[in-house]
Amino acid sequence: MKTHAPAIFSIAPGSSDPLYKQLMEQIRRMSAAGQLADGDLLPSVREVALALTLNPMTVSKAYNYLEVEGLLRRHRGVGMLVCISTKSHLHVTQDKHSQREELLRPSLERAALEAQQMGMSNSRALALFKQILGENK
Amino acid sequence: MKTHAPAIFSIAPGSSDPLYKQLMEQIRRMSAAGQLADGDLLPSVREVALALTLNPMTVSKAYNYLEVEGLLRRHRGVGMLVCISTKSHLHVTQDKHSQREELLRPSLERAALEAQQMGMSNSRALALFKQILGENK
Amino acid sequence: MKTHAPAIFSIAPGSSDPLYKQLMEQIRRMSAAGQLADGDLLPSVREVALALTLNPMTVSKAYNYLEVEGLLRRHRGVGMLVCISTKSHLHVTQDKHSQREELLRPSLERAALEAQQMGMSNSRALALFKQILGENK
Amino acid sequence: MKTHAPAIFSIAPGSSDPLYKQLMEQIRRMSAAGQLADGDLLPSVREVALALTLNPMTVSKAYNYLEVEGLLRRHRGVGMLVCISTKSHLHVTQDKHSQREELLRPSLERAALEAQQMGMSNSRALALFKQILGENK
DNA sequence: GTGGTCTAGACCACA
DNA sequence: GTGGTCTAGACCACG
Repeated sequence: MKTHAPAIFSIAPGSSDPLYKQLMEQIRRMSAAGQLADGDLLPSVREVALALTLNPMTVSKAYNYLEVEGLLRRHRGVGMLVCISTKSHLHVTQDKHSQREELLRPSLERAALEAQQMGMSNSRALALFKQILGENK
Repeated sequence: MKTHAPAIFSIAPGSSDPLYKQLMEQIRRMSAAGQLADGDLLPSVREVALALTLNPMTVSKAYNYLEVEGLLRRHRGVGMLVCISTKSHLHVTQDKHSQREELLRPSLERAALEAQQMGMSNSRALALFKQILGENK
Repeated sequence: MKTHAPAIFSIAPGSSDPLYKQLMEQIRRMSAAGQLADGDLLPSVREVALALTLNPMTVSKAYNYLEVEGLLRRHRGVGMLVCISTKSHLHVTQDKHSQREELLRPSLERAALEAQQMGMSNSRALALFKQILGENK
Repeated sequence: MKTHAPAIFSIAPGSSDPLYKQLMEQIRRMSAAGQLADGDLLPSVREVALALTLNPMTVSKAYNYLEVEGLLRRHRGVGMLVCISTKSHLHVTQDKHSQREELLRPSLERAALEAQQMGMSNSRALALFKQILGENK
């Protein structure tokens, strides 16, 4: 078991997404990206709450849901550990790539629906996505 | 002033988005798609409420917010008119294509952020988007 | 009896005031200003409705209320006549100046209330009013 | 963040203005007067509704529109905060005095227009305004 | 016919 | 505790 991951989370105050969901998605993505590896110790609820000026209940809620989901494991007296290998939290066994695609798919499906409802051509939508991906590079 | 647009709205019963927001986004997209043109008369609050079995206040709420936004204009004793030309609700004058891109951009930016936070390559993200666009075709 | 007054009315499309009230207030003010004198023939409902693209009912409503009020008199087969002398429509007999002040008072009272609720000094409010009066000169 | 402002709102039962608009204007003026400062916590929807025997939705409507306007900010789980500093809801940065003048200007412009349409001299209009300001003192 | 306002009351999500 | 959403139903003002 390593010490806890150096990376800390962040929240977007402007977003309308609930805070606990922002945390959950962020942890899922960091896990999918390999930034959180199996066995890593997450920062404590208190730490995160202080750092992000959140209510500890909010952090706790995110951790709890992820524990139910199987991505995290509560280790008594220690904290929350990342738990990837033992039974993938997504379906069963997936290679890393398809796991990431599953996580990304909902956002892209929404964007695709919007584009098509606006009558935008697929090629224009793709071009715009390509451009945006480049901007953040 | 033309008679009201033949198109009627629809709501997704499964969506977690509030009904009035679904209506708002739909009207915005239909306007961006040219399905609602400047001066078009929207179906009356009661009509929409009946057709979608919603409460009239829910429809009215959507219309009101869009009026504040500048996309709709109240015509006394007549109904709500689409109001695009005078001072576009998005910046000032834009051609149709860039207007659509502005509407689509937030969703794609979100997706791009997620992809990059997961460490997914841009080409993979693009490929996935292309595939999803094709599915709905 | 003269021919009808040359001046025609106008409405402010942006105002939230009902159209018929805008007409009523305008006629009251033109009368107070002497632009409409006793016996003047008002333009017909149809004329006004055409000129301002209003529903004739709207114009008629204004005329009717003003008839009840005593400012106008319906003359069969002729039209609506201004009717000032016979019994002042405001209280009883007033000189022209106090009549105008009565008409202006409500707007100024509202403005005064707003100024004082905002904690603006009377002298500042007066200075602003003076400035605005000068602008339109 | 301070505790909520001690001042509570009031409505004029006789007014023909909708209740929610009365609330909105009052909050705008209290903000302009400095009685509501940036970061102040507004009384909760339920509090106001109880105190004024209004329906909570009526209060909520006022708060919502003011949020769209940028004067208020929703703080999750806490309530509505006054939000003046970041990008003032009126243009950008204004000193307190010019902000108040902007809020008062529409009422005075209306009064000025009425006075001039009636042919009242500017000095008479000013004198009347001065008198009315004195009455409420 | 149009939209607007308000109420009463229920239920939900979030912190 | 906070605000948000939605419904059902009544009443009003306007054109």
